[in-house]
Amino acid sequence: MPELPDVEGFRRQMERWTRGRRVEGVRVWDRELLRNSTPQAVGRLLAGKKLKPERHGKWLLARVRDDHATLVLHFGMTGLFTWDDADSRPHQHDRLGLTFGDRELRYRNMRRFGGYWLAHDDRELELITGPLGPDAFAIDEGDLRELLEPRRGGAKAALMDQRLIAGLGNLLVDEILWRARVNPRRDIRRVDEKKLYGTMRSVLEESLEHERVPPIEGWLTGARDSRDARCPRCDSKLRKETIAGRTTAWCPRCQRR
DNA sequence: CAGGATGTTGGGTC
DNA sequence: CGACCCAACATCCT
Repeated sequence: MPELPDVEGFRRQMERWTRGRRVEGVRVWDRELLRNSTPQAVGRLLAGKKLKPERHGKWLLARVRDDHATLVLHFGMTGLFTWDDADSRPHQHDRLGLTFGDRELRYRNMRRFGGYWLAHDDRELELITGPLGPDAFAIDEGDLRELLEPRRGGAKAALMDQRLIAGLGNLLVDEILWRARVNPRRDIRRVDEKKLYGTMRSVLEESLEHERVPPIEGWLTGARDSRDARCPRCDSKLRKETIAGRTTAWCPRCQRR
């Protein structure tokens, strides 16, 4: 699941569920996914604190109120949150629980990519996330132009690069390129930046409403996984190849190089 | 059984 | 240094 819209959905959930409440307990069910600290240290740092969830790209940053610390979460490919009775039996893939009274925010992650970290300040936070470009939903058209200006190589690889722009993943990038009619291998310098920006905004705005890249009619994402996958615009057979290391779907008719 | 899955990193190569 | 490629990570599903 987790690309920018999914993680924004998780951020909203966390906000809605925990707003005004203080962490009472921390339960680390998967010691290995706590990547840089100990359960005791996390417990000590979070106990009695309120959390303010922020998002940068695909990273969820749970800021600890009245402290400089942050609980950092990455959802990998299979992460999500649940909000359960604290005394219910955790799911097999629940890796972390934050209790708030009789309820518990649970971080679940089946494949165990990603994980969670404790950052004591923003310097540590940057070491954890690595270099990130600005959030894809926060930039304006001029920002995008400046970011892409020095970049060369394929359009897909450029948009996927979190150091350049944070938050766009495989489905989003394919969706944006398909809507903008840009071949994923097209040199980024030959892409109409204005059109790319407008398309990115639309795809992000609509995806944010669904809190995911919606696999619905009229979207590439709604077509790409079917057996005889066809372009929702022109009905050509979609192509699939590995580009920039990921399975890429595009329409050979709409998206010329 | 083989292959693939919405993510990131680290190692090479050119 | 930048761009590209690949393998690896862990687990489940088709």
